[in-house]
Amino acid sequence: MASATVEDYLKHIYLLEQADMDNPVAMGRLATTVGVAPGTATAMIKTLANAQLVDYEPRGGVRLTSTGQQMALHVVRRHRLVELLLVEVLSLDWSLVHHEAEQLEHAISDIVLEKIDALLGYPTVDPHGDPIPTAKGHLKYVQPVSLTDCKPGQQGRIARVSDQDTQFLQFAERHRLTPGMGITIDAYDKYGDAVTVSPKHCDSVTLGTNAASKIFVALSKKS
Amino acid sequence: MASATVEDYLKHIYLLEQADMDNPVAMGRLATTVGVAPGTATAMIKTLANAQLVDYEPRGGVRLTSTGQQMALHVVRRHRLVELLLVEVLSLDWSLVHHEAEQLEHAISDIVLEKIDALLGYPTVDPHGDPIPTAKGHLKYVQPVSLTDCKPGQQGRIARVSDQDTQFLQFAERHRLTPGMGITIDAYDKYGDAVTVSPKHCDSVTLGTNAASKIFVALSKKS
DNA sequence: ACCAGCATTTTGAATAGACAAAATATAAAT
DNA sequence: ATTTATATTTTGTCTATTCAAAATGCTGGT
Repeated sequence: MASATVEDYLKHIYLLEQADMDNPVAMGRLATTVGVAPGTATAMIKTLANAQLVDYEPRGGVRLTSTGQQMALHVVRRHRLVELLLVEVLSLDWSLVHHEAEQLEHAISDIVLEKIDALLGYPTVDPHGDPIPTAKGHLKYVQPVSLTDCKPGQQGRIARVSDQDTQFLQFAERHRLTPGMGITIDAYDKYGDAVTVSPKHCDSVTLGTNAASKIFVALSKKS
Repeated sequence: MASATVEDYLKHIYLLEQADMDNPVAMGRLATTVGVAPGTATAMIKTLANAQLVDYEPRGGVRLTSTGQQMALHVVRRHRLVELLLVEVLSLDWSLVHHEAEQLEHAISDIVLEKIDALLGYPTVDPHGDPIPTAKGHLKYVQPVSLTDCKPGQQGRIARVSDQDTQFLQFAERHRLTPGMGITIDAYDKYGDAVTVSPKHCDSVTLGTNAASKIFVALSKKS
């Protein structure tokens, strides 16, 4: 069995690969996201490479092998199902579940995981709109359109809020920018660096592109 | 924060103290229940003693300090609430929850724990009939009467099944010897080393005193 | 009073994981 | 083609936890 530490490295490598179009992950980046000193990451990666979980070119970055990816997906599955359990069943606040799930994801056995999956009705996305891998490790990864790629007048519904920072999520929640919510893009000021959107039946909000880039929408048919 | 390892030692010391009338816990016993070599236990106990979590007399055994006990109770609370969650909400089999909870008990934050407590309606006993400490660490510990202390003819209901072995629990479940079940003591053969009981509306079972001693009942008023 | 047997403690060594700081490689900029 | 800046790797060390095996202390019979 992989230790919680190993699981964490694999998960982060997976997420970073994913976020950067399957390019190999740079050590520095990995070290900061995992939260260790650079040298620590290098050392661990060597171990993972030995165990055939990653491919590693010194100074070239890491990439998961298919075994490694399988394991990473399993961790991600646990993480996301736990997040959903926490929100749906335990009524924990949306903005807090990520943090809690970080611990729990390493303590859930397969049997419990499948019970959770069943209880939740075999869901396909977690509370942030991120897709939940199947038990076999399959995952349809449809990156929806970021708010920064929308044109004024377009409508759609929020598909994903991809940041795990509690503060940011609380902000999003306050303004009703949560998955499922229907919204209209009111204005996009490229040079002013701002996007204004109106969640259905709610006050409009103006976001900097930085924040806007973390919010993805599924657009309705052309307006 | 105490590591999972430390939490485990504290929990086991607590349970062993409890099971042996608050006598100090012998090293050998501790080592086997925690599942480590004797020397390992000694070493760990020294660290715990340093941290004021236990009182330790070389060769005299260990005893929790009140801080240590507080921490142990907190672990036990997590363990038992998780067990109940697994049974009640996730429909996990009674005989399996102990094992699962061993992992989860170290990964549950206070905030999640209180959510679980609320969802379950602030329960006072876990699925085996063991009492759940309160958040403040209070616990009413009423040891009910063991089957081996019952007389033929007496009636009551099963209050506790105190063994965590899956096989044994499956046996108990098969014969309806689960907490809450009403039973009658049919016969007690001291020399034949056997107790025969009838769970209400079910076939009677004969148990060796070894097994019987793990089952506790709350007796009804005198028959 | 002595010794055998058992529990306990000590000792020496291993593993996983981490850090800080020094050394090195690479890419960018002159 | 050098230098420089930055990312990466090495190196040496530390902590927590474990084990096996040797040393030690106690206790119950003789």
